Amino acid sequence: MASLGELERAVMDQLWSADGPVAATELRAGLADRGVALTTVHTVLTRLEQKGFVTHDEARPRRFTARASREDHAAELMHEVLGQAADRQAVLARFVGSVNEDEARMLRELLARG
Amino acid sequence: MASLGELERAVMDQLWSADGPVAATELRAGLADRGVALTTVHTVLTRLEQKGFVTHDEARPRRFTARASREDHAAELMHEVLGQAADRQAVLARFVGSVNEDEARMLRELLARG
DNA sequence: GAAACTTTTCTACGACACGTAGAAGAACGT
DNA sequence: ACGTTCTTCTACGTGTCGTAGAAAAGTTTC
Repeated sequence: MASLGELERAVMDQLWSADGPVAATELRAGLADRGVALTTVHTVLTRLEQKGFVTHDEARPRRFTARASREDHAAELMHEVLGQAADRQAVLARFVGSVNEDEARMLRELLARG
Repeated sequence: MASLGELERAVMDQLWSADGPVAATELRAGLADRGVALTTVHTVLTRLEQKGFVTHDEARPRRFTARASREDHAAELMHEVLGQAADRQAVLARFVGSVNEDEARMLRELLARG
């Protein structure tokens, strides 16, 4: 999976936090601390679309949407990392060993259901 | 965590597959398909050391070792991805939903022990 | 509907990471 | 000491990413 630069990540965070589609101007407002130009936001959005993370509609201030939710994205990354390993059991063992009690409980419950 | 380029990854794969410390010449031999120069291997090793993935001893053909095992590395990556998420439960839910039956069984067993 | 304003697209540049390796210096074997 | 091997230093080309100006296209307002 393609990875994200810092600004790209910040834009994705906005899209993920947003409730629905977001216009470039709004995204820029949310990045006010960085003081980036609107064209910069557009460039980043174009690149994010090329990478398959974002789509836009045809309305005329274009409105942008993240293709996958933040959680889906994270889970995909985790699965991708696991998938690349030859010895998955070993990876899972270390992973399970590194999660805290809360997370372990969540995992047990989730696994019990499926 | 710093990420790996393609050649860096190939070198790490060799180190991970190796049984013990490995000299630069051996690594180069294992990359014969790429036909890289020995100095290239050294450059990459230096960069991998800077990133903290590799160490070398003081013997005189230097011998290089991966700091973490392949599995540790993968598990660390997974944990890092999970750690960045706000809603871990949601991420775990999607992750669990994406693993196959074998992996789910492994997870159940591992969780039962801990 | 023409002027003023906003949005989108095109193009580009600097910084940095990475693949790549030559040249020069250091160490080693015999 | 001499040739061989290994290590370090330096550097270049390419690609990605942050950054944004200029120009084109579209929208709003009077």
